[in-house]
Amino acid sequence: MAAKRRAQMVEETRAKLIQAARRAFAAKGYAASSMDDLTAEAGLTRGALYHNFGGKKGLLQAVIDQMDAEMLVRMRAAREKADNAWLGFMEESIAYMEMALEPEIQRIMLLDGPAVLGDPSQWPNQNACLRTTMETLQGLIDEGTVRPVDAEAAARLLNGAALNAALWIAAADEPRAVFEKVVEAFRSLAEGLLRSESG
Amino acid sequence: MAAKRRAQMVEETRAKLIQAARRAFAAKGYAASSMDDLTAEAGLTRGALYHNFGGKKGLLQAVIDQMDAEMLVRMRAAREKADNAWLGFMEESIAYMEMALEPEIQRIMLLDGPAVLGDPSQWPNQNACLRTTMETLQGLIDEGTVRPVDAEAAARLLNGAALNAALWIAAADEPRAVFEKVVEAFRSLAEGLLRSESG
DNA sequence: ATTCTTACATACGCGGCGTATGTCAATAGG
DNA sequence: CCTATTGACATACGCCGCGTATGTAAGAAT
Repeated sequence: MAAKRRAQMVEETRAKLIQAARRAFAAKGYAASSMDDLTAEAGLTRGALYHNFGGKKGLLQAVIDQMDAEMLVRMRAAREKADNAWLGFMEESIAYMEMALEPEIQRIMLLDGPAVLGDPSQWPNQNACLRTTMETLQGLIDEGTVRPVDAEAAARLLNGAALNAALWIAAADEPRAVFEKVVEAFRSLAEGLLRSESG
Repeated sequence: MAAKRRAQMVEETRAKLIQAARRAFAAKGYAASSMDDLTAEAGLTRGALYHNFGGKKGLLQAVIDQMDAEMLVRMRAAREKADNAWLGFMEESIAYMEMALEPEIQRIMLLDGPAVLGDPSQWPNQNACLRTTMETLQGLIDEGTVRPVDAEAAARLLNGAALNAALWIAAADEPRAVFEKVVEAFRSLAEGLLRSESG
C-alpha cells in the first residue's frame, strides 16, 4: 500500500513530463524544445527526465507511444461505425488522415518521430496504428474482398499516402476543401485493391 | 572575364560546401552534423557557410534543391523509356521508389528535409519531382486514361505511398524481396485510378 | 589610385545536452 | 525501532555547437 503510493508518484511524474513534452514538441518541434524548459514547466528538472526516460530521445519515444495508443483507439472507433469491412477500412483510413491534420500528431508522429527515431516500423511498440491498418487489410484479403496483395506492403503504401496528403492539406489555404479532394482520390486509389467486379 | 573568374570561384565554394554537406547529412543526419566539421572538410570555415547560405537550414535547402533536380532528371529518363503514357507513369513512380531506397536521398530528402523545413510543397523550388508526377498524371487524365480526380491530390498520395514504402524497404532484412512486393501492391493501387475498362 | 564592396576568416557569447555527483525519503532487514 | 540500502529526483559541471559581430584581404567601381 505504501509501496503503491510510491509507484503512483512515479507514474504521475512520468505523466507530467510526457504531457509537458507533448506540448513543447508540438509547439516548437523536437529540436527546438529545451529540456530545461519543458521539465521546469512540469515542476521538475532534467534529473527526473534522465532518470525516467534516459534522455531526450527516450522522452520522445514515450510521447510517441502514448499518442500512438490514442490514435489506435480512434481508428478502431471509426472502423466499427461502418456497415461492412471494406467501408470500415475506408473510415479507418479517413480517420487516420483527419488525425494527421492535427498539428500535434503531424509534428510529433509524422515529422520529428521518423527523423529522430528512424523508420516507424522499427519502433519498440511497432507502430500500433500501422498494424491495425495491416490487420484490417489482411481480413479483407482473407474474405476475398481485396486482391491477394501483400497486406503489409499495401498498408504501408496507404498509410504513407494518407500521411503525405495530410502534410499537404495542413499547409493549404483551405484545408477542408483540399481534404475533400484527397478523400476522393484516396477512394479511387484504394479501390484499385478491390477484386475487379467482373472477376 | 575577371569578373567571371570571381563568380566561378564563388560557385566552386558553394559546390564544395554542398558536397560536404550532402555527405555529412547523409552519414550522420542533419542534427548531428557539425557545421565546423563539414566546412573544415571542404577546406573552409563557417564564415563561408553563413555568407553563402545564411545558416544551417539554408545549406540544407541548397542540398535539397540540388538533389531534387537530380531526381527529376532520373524520373524523366525512366518515364521516357516506356511505350505509353500509363506505363511511363508507372516507371516514373518505380524510379522514385528506387531512389527513395538510397540512404542519402532517404535521410536528407525524406526524413530531415520535411522535419526541418516543413512540408515539401512549400519549399522554394516547389519540389520539382512532385510536380513532375503531378503533370504526368494530369496528362493521363486529359487523355482519358485516368479518372478525373484531382491530379495534385493523387500525385501527393502516390508520392507519399512510395516514400513511406521506401522507408520500410530500406529497414527490411531483404530489401529487394520486399521491394518486389511493394511494386506489385503499388501497381494495384495505381490501377484504381484507371478508368474502368467496361466504361 | 581611391574608395567600396564582396567573400570569406576569426573571435566571442550563449544555450543546450549529457554526465557525474549530491540529497532526501522510502523500503528492507534484524 | 533503528540502521543500511536503494530509489527518485535535484544540483553542478564541462563541452560542444550554433549564431553573430567583427576583422581582413582581394577584387570591382569611379
